Amino acid sequence: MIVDAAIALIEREGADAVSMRRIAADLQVGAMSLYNHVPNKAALLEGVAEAVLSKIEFRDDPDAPWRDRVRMQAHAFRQIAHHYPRSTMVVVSRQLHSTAGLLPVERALATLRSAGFDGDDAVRMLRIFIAYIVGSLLREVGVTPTFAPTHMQSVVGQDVDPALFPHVSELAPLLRQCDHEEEFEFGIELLIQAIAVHPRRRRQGTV
Amino acid sequence: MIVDAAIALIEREGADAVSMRRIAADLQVGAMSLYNHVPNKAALLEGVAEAVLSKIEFRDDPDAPWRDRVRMQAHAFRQIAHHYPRSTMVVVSRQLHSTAGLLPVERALATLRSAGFDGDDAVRMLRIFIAYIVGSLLREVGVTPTFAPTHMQSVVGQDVDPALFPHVSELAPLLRQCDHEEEFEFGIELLIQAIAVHPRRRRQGTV
DNA sequence: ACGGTGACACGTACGCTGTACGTACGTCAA
DNA sequence: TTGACGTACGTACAGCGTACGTGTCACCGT
Repeated sequence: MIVDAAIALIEREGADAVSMRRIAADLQVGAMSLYNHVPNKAALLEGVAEAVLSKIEFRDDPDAPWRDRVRMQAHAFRQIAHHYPRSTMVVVSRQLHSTAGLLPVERALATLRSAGFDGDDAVRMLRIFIAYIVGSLLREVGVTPTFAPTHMQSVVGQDVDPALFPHVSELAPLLRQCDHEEEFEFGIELLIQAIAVHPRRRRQGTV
Repeated sequence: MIVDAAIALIEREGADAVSMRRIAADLQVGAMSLYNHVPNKAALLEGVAEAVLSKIEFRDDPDAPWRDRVRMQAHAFRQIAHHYPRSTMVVVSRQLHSTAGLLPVERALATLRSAGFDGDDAVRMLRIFIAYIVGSLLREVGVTPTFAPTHMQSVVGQDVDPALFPHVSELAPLLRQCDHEEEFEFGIELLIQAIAVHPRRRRQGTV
């Protein structure tokens, strides 16, 4: 309940607006009453991260081809990030100390094992996917603090010196805009293709 | 000078320890004196991000094969993150509003163009690499807040239920440890290989 | 030599933060 | 009835970012 209020506040006014007094006020309660349910603010944010992570809905069919499964898992991950953009920032900025993130890991490992990877490679591939997904989401929600589409507009404006940065200057229009959905999928497909051609150590169905 | 003190403080005691008064004390100066050089704390952290980014040393030979160049650029990126682990957290957590990050972008775009990609694909590939690198570094430095190697040890301890998480449980030893250097390179090689086989729209040297 | 001007350091003060501590009120068990 | 316990609340303290005013210099045009 109290972490729900925290999430709502973060989405409404940003992570900087989070304070114990503010959350307590939203719950029509005294600030110190929160400490009957949460040991401290850090633990509360931990709870936020855990809650957001646990909201991921995996609908991938365990019997589907592994390519489809990782696609769907990646999208499930991205979807909650899209649903809680500003909370996503606190999720990825925080080292998880709970088991909340284990379900996604379990599903992903199962998928990769079914793709024929041995444990060593499955863990490797998993880490690569997570890195890519987290990095992508970080960029996407980084645009979000104000939800202003102006993030790169000011940086990669017309004021870049074409002599110093010829490529940046030439590609400025492309750098300025970004179809996040499309680019995310492009990267996922590239990664899937990359690991699909990776040699397996064990003989097993490559699907 | 003042951002140097901030960086030093961040590396010494973590990003949470940063306060205007604390930095001022380190500089043997009054807290308000800082505001003669910096408009506010947010701008100071922006300066930190800019400074760290600008410390990247690119030594890749512009005439070398593009594969070698992206490898070296990725490692250059990772190296400063390794040198300023806790500052890296504030760099990636922050949306850049300066031109400090443009030099890496310029170098990377030049490399990708020399690999034969048209502008559109070069930007795509760049974003994928950045996402992977940022995601990887985030995980690496996420271990760092205390520099304790125990980060996953507690989470993926022996207490995971093998019935609920069979794969996680089985691969726990592999999940618990991580040769960051080796895994980072593995991912970079995978990405390089992936984009190397990607069809080019323009005819140009694939090297 | 003189007054002006701007850069800079500093102290004080305000409203905010997290949270330690003491207190008060409800509901159940003995 | 009497305790114990869970929860809510108020007060208080140290620390935060920073707005504002003041003081001290070095410098420059006259």
